[in-house]
Amino acid sequence: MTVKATKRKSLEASGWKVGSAAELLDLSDEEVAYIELKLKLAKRLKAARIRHRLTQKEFAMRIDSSQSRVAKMEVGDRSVTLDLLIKSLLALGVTNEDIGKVITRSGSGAA
Amino acid sequence: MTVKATKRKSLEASGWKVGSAAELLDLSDEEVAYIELKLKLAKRLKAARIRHRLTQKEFAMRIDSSQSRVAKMEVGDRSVTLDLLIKSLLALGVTNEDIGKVITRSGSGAA
DNA sequence: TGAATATATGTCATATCTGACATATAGTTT
DNA sequence: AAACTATATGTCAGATATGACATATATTCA
Repeated sequence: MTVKATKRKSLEASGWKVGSAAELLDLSDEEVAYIELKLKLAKRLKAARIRHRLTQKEFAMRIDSSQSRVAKMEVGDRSVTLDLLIKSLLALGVTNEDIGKVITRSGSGAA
Repeated sequence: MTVKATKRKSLEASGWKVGSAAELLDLSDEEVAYIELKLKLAKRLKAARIRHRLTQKEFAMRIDSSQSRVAKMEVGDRSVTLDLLIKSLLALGVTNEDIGKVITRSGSGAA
């Protein structure tokens, strides 16, 4: 499997509905980097929430949000900003140092 | 100088107009962490732009933005999101790995 | 299986951000 | 000091994100 095909698979699996391979190829390196960054944070958020043994609904209440938005955060939905993801991570006690490490570490964030 | 006073100074110096020490004290740890994170990215952005020998106006054109918004990014203005900062960093060739390192590194981002 | 619980997806009104513009405040050069 | 260039700040109409809700789709368990 090519690198690009691997990326495409991981992006699609995370809610970034890519209509075709051609569309993915139109993504600039910057766009890909941005999406990968978001997916890493999304994955970390889900892990942190689960470690705290909270449901999406419980966590949503804690940060004055909604279950649906938490679900969107955890799949890296287009409508979710890095701001919201990072504020949510901080709310779960993840430190800036941890966040930096998550971002630095290579890998798209998808399993 | 206390740690908190130092933080206050750096925040004020970066456009986070804190009316009083009391107001700063009302900031939660999360809020402080978020602001510090933003200031680190802001500082890195300015450094990256200067390394590329671009004026704010030139860089703004390059990313289809405006000089005033670039200025706001570089001082970590409240109206600027992490998304915009990070997309701008990526546009200057700063990698996700670099961004992670900037965030992980301790220090507020203010000189 | 089917009820119960958890997560995902679609939509929308409101809130917040964005680029643009005007203008203020450095900073530089002559 | 005036002219010039670069950066900062205030404002706003239009663009985008947000929480909320409905509802679909897992997942768990009796």
